[in-house]
Amino acid sequence: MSDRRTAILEAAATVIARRGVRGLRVEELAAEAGVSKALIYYHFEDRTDLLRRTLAFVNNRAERYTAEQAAAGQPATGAPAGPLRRLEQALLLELQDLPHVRENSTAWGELRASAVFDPELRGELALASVIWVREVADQLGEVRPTAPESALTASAERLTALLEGLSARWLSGILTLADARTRMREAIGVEVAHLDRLD
Amino acid sequence: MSDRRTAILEAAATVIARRGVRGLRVEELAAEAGVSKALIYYHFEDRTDLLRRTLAFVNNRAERYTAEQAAAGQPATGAPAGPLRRLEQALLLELQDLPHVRENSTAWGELRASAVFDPELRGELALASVIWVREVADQLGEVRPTAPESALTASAERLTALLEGLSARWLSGILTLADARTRMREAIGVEVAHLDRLD
DNA sequence: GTCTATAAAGCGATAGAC
DNA sequence: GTCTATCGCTTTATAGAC
Repeated sequence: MSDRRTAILEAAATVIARRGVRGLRVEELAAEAGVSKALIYYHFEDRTDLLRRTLAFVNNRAERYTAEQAAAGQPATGAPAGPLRRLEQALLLELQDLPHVRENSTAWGELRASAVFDPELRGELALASVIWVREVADQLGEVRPTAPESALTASAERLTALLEGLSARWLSGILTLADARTRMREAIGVEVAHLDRLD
Repeated sequence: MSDRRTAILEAAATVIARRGVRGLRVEELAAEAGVSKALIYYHFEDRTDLLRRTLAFVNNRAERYTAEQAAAGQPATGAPAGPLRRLEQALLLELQDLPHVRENSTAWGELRASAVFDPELRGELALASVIWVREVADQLGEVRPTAPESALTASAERLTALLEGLSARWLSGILTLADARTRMREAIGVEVAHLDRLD
């Protein structure tokens, strides 16, 4: 993929995080990317095509930094560490007020919201969701290795849906970031305890 | 409030459910309501004012049918009944494929998503959210009367955020309605068990 | 591949009659 | 209160030069 194309996609994620999908103007995107409007139409079919590819791009980027995060084993500072801590970090990763994270969360939320009215976006969305649930279920499995697979998947679906709900509430100003993080942490505890009861 | 005004608000909810806030065109709204565009600007300041009032309208309508639902004590068919059943019904009310409910859920999701970029919508949103959390916390309190208030509120916040996440996933085609309902029911069980452990 | 210039359409909002 | 007509800006998308 050409550098220009990637630069445009990066800029698109930035503009969507700033204005929303509905507020994305090709002109503003062009300015953000430092190119002309026409070049955007050279690289992408139309506005919808651009949105679809931006969604894919955002997903890949999120997977990438989740993987990096997972790879960076925490060198331990006496903390409980281990799989539970890794799970917590993975889920709390999306609840941080860093430009990069906020951008990804906002763009994801916007594109998901758009998919309600634009079925063209759904394929990409479903794919990303499956990967994310799988990832969380695997990490839960490391926390409670004896729990049945179906219970792990159900827990993972609840936790990821909750994460999305909390993220939406944070970004729309209903909840503070601190509250959202607290609710997420509690939920992990509650779900792990639930898996214990199944054994 | 005039009939016309109400008719326009009802039509706005319908159009938002069909096209999203992003897709709402004043012209389409006028057609849906069976009035002229100009009349809409007579009754509402501008597009944003219309959206804000539609959000309030949708919230009131949701409260109304939640209350009706609660009032309709279930005459008992030998089922467990009682407060737990009432809580389940209240939370599952938003996860139903009825035109009316789908319209409300979609409109709520859209308006929340819009609030990320339009702070003018946030007041109405926060208010509705507080009422809803309070309602769920109260019902949880009837299920587990000895649980501390703070735990009830935290559980209620997790359940309502989860409901929103599940609803968003259903409407955007990530989850089937049946799966969303199952996850919601499980979560209620998990949260109630959690409250038990606190005692 | 990339730009400038412009066509073409969309859409919010208002004027003015009734 | 309600309508018809229209303004005028915004925005997507394309033509054509380099």
